[in-house]
Amino acid sequence: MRILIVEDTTDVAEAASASLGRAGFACDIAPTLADARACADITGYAAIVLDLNLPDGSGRDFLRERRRAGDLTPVLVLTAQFSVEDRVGALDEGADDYLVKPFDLRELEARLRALTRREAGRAENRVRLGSLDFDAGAQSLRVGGAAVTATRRELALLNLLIANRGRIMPKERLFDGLFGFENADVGTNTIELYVARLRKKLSGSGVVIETHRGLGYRLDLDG
Amino acid sequence: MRILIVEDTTDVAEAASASLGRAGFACDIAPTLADARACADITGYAAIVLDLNLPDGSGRDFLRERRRAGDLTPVLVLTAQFSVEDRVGALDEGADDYLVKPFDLRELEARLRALTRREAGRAENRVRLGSLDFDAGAQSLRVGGAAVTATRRELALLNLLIANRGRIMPKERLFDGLFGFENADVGTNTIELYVARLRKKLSGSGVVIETHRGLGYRLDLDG
DNA sequence: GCGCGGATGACAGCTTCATGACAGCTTGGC
DNA sequence: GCCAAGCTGTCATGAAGCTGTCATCCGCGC
Repeated sequence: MRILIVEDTTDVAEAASASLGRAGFACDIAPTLADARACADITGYAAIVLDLNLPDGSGRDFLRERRRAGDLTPVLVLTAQFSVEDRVGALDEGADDYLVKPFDLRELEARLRALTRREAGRAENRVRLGSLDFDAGAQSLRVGGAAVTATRRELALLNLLIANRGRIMPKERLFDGLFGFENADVGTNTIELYVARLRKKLSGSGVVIETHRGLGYRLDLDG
Repeated sequence: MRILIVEDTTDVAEAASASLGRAGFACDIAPTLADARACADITGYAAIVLDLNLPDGSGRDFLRERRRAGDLTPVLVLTAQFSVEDRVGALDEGADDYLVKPFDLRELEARLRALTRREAGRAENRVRLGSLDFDAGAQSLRVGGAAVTATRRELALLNLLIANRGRIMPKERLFDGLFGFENADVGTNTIELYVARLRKKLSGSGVVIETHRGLGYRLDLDG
């Protein structure tokens, strides 16, 4: 799950990025509207966190542009405490949620999870599939009732595959979801590596990750 | 979810009550410290909204009393815009959050939700897990029947971990739970330190604190 | 059988965590 | 007020294990 953070205050952006990173999101930071446009044009995001006060204009312009262009990526707007006008305006222009600064990082994380979950058509964080039990909020994974430990990357990959269950996911897409721009030089072999590691941990769960040569991977129930 | 609003300005109190009522909270209003004490003695609250300027004294006195009595109900303090002294003092005395007047009702609602959610998942103060017996109200800890002394910080950490038993808690989250805004410059290493100290005291209790690298810590029964 | 995309074991680098020692500060007793 | 005791948080050092690369092997599809 890749998130774009459009925020010019370095401290805030990096704190959010670190926190969301732990929660399994891969984050890109754009300190200006121009950067945000560039990022959004290059790749797709599961959600966008958008500050309204930016050095080269208002985030509302960016939001309006994207919506006009038919982009439905969920947007969470960050607003100053007293700018009720901005907040309401942003919602009218298609923002999906807002948070008043200063905000709690947990709140941001919870809301982003809600937004991205809504997109995947899932009602709750917890998913049961075969004998597999995955809770994205608690970062917990069980196979046949037994707790299975998994690393951050493994969980992020599983999350992506489950969110797109039954669909073939191109390797590039998985790559984009796992790594931000700062990790662009990572070899694509890495995806294969993590698929293998995940498969080992999911064995016996009734859930399989199928390989589709030249196309990508698909997670689904066995058989 | 029942909330106590300690506030003498009728307009503000009633507006807040109405707004929170719509958000699903049941509110009691106490315009004086005396009323607040009476209410708090009669029933428990999911959270307390506390104005510091009251006709019969400072809300800080009330807050200090409750904390001394072992009451851990989340308290959100309302302060005037420029009374930094009061704000910091209140946080030191155990307030969980503050809001500067005039505030937006939606913000109050969001913060209360955050406070009560943090507290959720625990019906009573006393928790028994393995041979561990922890009473958050009395701040007492027993392992295998024997009393174990623990410091304030250690107990706070244990409290947080137990309230989120079975869930992986990111270090930031534990940090937020242990330190207020005024301690923002404390190194995150501190969490690791207290985890180590706690582990020593919990050894042999059947309860363990697992490390999940890059994700956080999780408390659960051993095995 | 051949070629190419994928699978997988081994490994080194590096981030993250564990832990003992220590100094500053707070608190409580006198 | 002073002193002692203990709580707190910093630092440094070493361990642990996650991460991604490489090399090699596999097997599908032609």
